[in-house]
Amino acid sequence: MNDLEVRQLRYFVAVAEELHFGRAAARLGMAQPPLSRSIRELERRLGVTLFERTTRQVTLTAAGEVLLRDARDVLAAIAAAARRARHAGRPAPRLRLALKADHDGGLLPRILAAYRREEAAPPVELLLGGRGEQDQALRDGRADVALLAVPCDERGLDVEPLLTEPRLVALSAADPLAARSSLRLADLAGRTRPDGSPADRDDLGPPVGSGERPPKTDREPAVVTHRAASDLTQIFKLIELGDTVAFLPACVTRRYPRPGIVYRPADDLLPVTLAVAWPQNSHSPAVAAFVRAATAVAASDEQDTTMPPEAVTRSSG
Amino acid sequence: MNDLEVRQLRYFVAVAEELHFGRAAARLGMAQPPLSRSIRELERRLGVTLFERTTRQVTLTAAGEVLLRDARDVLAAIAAAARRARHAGRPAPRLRLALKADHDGGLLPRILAAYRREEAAPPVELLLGGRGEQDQALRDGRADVALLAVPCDERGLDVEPLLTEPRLVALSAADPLAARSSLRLADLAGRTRPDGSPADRDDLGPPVGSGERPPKTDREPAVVTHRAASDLTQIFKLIELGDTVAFLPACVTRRYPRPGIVYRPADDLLPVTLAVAWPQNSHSPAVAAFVRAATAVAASDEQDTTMPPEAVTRSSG
DNA sequence: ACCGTTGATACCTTGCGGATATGAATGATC
DNA sequence: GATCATTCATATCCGCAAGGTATCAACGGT
Repeated sequence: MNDLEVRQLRYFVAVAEELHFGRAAARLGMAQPPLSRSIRELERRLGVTLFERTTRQVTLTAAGEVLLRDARDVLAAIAAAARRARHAGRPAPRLRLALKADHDGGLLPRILAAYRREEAAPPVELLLGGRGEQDQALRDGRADVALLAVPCDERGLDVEPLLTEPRLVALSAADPLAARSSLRLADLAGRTRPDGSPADRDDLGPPVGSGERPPKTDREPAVVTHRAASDLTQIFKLIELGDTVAFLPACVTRRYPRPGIVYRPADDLLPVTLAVAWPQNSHSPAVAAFVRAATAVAASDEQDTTMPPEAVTRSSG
Repeated sequence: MNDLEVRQLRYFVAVAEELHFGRAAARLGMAQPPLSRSIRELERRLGVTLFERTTRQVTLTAAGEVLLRDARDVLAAIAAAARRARHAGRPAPRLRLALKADHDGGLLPRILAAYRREEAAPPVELLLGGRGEQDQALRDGRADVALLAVPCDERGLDVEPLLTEPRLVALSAADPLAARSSLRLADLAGRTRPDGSPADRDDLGPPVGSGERPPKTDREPAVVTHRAASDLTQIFKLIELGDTVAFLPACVTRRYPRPGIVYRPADDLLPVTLAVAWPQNSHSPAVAAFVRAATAVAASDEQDTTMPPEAVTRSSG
C-alpha cells in the first residue's frame, strides 16, 4: 500500500530538526542525495509539501509542523513497543516500577506488601530516577508502572492519584530565614534549587518540551553542581553549604531529620500529589495488581489523616 | 539501524489476528513464504519469539500479546499522522468538528459564535457520527476536535468536561410504562435500545475492544433494525412502534416534543456529561480557540443552572 | 563578477522483499 | 498403521528501490 515507512519518518524528523539536508544526512549516516529523494517521495505519497526549500534555506510548512509532532510520537511509540516486547519475552518478566527515591509518601513498603498478596505478582524491579523521569520511562517502555508526582506529562498514561501532602522548604540551619517559622517563595530570591533553577518560583508542572534545559540564573551562585543533584544525600550536602534550598514532600522531611538542616512551611508552595501511573494500553495483570494494591493502601491511609502523622506507628526504621 | 519497520508490524498484526500464516498472507495479498520469513526476521531483531508454531497451529506468546497491542496503536498512529498531515497541507485547512447530531447540550450555536470571535478561527467543518465514533475520528486524524459524551475511550485524547445533564427514557406513548411518572432500568426488561442492545442495563462506558459487536438479546424483539439506527428520526420511528426505547439527554428531549413519544426519568439512569475533546499532541491554535470558546460558553451556562431550564430564553428554533 | 554553499538530478550498484517450487512435520482417515 | 492433506519452513531466483558517487543549478555573500 501507500503506507508511510518508519525510515521516511526518521529521515523527516532529522531534516525537520536540522532544517538542513546536509547536516541531517550526516546525522543519519548517509549521503545527502538519497535523503533529498526520500523526503520527496514522502511528500509525493502524502500529496503535501513538508518543506519550503531554496538552495539557501529550508523551512517547515504548516503540514510539516503537524507531521513533526506525530512523527516524533510514532517513532517513540515504536521504540517503546520494541522495548516492551523484548522485556515481555524474557523468561521471567518482572514488574518494573519507576519512582524517585524516598518520594513515595512512605507508602511503598505497604504497597509492596499488599502487591505481593495479589494473585499475579511477579517480582518487582525498582527503577530509580530523578524527577520527571518516571513518566518518560513509562512511555518509552523501560517501566511498567510508576509512582510519580502530579502534575506531570500524562500523555499516553493512565494516572490514579494516591495522596496529597504539603511540601516544605529545606534550608541550612545557618540560613537567616531559618529563624522564621513560615516563608513565602519570594523570600527565597537569589537562592537556587538542587537542579540549578531559581528558588523563588515553583516550576512544578508538566515539562513542555522534550529537549528542555533547566533555566539558568543570571547571577552565579556560590556553589555550582556540575550535574543536577538527584540523590538526597547530595542535595542535603548542598543545602548545608547554604545558597541551595529544596522543596521536599512532608514524608521525606519526616524521614530525614538532620542537625544542619531545618524544614519550614511556605504559604505559596503548592502541595504535591503522589500518583500511580501506567501506560494507557497496558493490560498486564501484574500492573493491575500493583495499581489495586497502591490505591487500596492509599485509601486505608486516608482514613488515618485525621490523626497527626506522629501518632501513626512506625513499623520499621 | 535495527529499527522495526511498519511493514513488519502490519504483517505481525495480520498473523496475530489470523493465527494462520496462509490466511494472513492472503489477507495481505502476498505469498506465505515471504510472510513467514518476515516474521522470523522481526523475531530475530527483537530477540524474542512472538509465535509458538507447529505445523498444525500458531499461538501468540506473552511477548506477542504485548507487541500486538502496541503494534495496533502504532499502525493507527501512523495512519492518523498521514491523515492529519494531508489535511494540514490543504490550501485552507478547516477545523473539523466531530459530534453526534443534537447531542450538543444546546451549546453548539453559542460555542460556534464564541469561536468565530477568536483570533485564529478557520471555518468549521462538521463531522456527524453515531455514538462512540467521535473519539475514533479524533484518534485516526479525521477530526481535529469533538463534542462527545463521557465516559468514552480517552486514550490519546485530552478531554474537558462542559456540562452534565440527566438522561430520560424515551418510549412510546402507547407503552404501559408511559402511565408511570418514574421508572427504573429493571422495568425495561425485554425492550431493546436502537443499537439492538437490551434496555434493562445501561452499557454506557468506554468500549473495551475495537472489534466489539453490540450484544444480542436472547429473545427476538418484534422489530429488528438491520443496521443500528443512529439518526434521531429513525430512532423515533422505532420508538413509536413500541418495543424500542432510547436514553436521551434532556437537551434532546426538550428539542423534540413528539405526540407519540413520552419522556420519563429513570432513577438509576446515569446522567451524561458532554465534553470537548482533542488529540493530546494537538498544538493547533484553531483547536485551542475552539476549546476556549466551548469552556467559556459552558461556564457561563453553569451560572444559569439554578433556574429551571424552561426559564432559559430560547434564541432560535 | 566570482566563489562557496546547498539542494536537485543522473546514473550505477546492491541488498532486501517477494514469488515459485519443494521439503518436513503433524493430525486425520480408513 | 500407512496414506493423505494441511501448514509452516527452506531454497533459490528475480526485480526494484534505497543508497552511493559525480555533477549540475541556483542563490547569497563579498
